Amino acid sequence: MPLVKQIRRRGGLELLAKQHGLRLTRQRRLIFSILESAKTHLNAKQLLEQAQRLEPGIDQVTIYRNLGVLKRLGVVDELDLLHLRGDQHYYEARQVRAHSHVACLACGKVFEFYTSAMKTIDRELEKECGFTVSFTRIEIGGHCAACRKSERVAPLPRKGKQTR
Amino acid sequence: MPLVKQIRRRGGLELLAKQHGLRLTRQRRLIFSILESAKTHLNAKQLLEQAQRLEPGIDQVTIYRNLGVLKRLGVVDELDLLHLRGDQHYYEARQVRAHSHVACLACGKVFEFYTSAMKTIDRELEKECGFTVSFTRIEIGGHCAACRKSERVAPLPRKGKQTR
DNA sequence: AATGTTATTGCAAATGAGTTGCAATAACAG
DNA sequence: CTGTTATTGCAACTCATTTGCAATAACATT
Repeated sequence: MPLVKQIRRRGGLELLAKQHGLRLTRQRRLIFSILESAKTHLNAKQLLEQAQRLEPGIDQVTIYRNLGVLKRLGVVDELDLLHLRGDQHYYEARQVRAHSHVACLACGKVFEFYTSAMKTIDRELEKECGFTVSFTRIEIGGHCAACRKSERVAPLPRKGKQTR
Repeated sequence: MPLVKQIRRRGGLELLAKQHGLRLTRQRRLIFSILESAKTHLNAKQLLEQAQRLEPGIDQVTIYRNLGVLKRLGVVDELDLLHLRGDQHYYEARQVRAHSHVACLACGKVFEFYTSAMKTIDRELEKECGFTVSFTRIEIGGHCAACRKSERVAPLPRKGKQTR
């Protein structure tokens, strides 16, 4: 059974943890559940803030360390979103369907794009290079329909620090 | 004419600079030429070191500022290489053919992969979303043929700091 | 349920890639 | 040659992320 589907089942994280000798602490469960139920990508700071609502004493290192673990387990993915919003990373629970992240350089909007081309690439890499893909990060910059219409000439994206 | 091809012609950078009101300083030429002739992706530090050989006084801010400019002009691309080697970014002169970067999680080897699927994604985004792609970053993690054969069980990649 | 082992946590301090302010310099147009 | 202003170098700073370490708590075992 694919990893993601296994995790999504009740008790999935428990099982996975056991297999890897990890302990399921309150903090780890919390961090994972926040990511699982998040509607958007969260950065470490946002994740910390949300976690602190339920677990006031939780520290940012715990966030970072768990993100590391969950990443390595392959249940959480790390994104940069092209660093359009600063230097930090964003995180999302791995989804059943792989997808790319598309960002408008003019308005900053980010959306997810699902395409079979991702599977195609995996297949090609396997066939042509004998390479087995574990995960794929696709981040695309450009201009969305709305911004194209408003015929803004794309003011060379500044790196802004809104979130940092 | 596509941007990249224009740049590759003698005098291309000069023209582009003029169009954008940029000045062609010795430092800027140097940074661009290092990237253009580099066989691998360079991070800011490596770029600085190479630049200092020809221009001893050059400072890292000059590197960073020029990378910013060249990125915005679309003649240089920024990569993360999945942060397998640390937090920094890597840079490469934009190539005529778009490509993805594939990294082996076991041995750390990075290679470029050319596939028409990238153009497919661009086309789909245009058609389905009215989105115009300016650049695409595809970074793939997995296991290369050699590492698969040596049947290493993939020792959950540590983030190492070799370069930083 | 009590115990031992050790993964995990929280705190404080450090790290390091990348940035900012500013005065001096140098491209380039006229 | 001259004026305008983009660019540079220096120093100090920012801030996301990491590290060291002692205290704590999961969880397997008795």
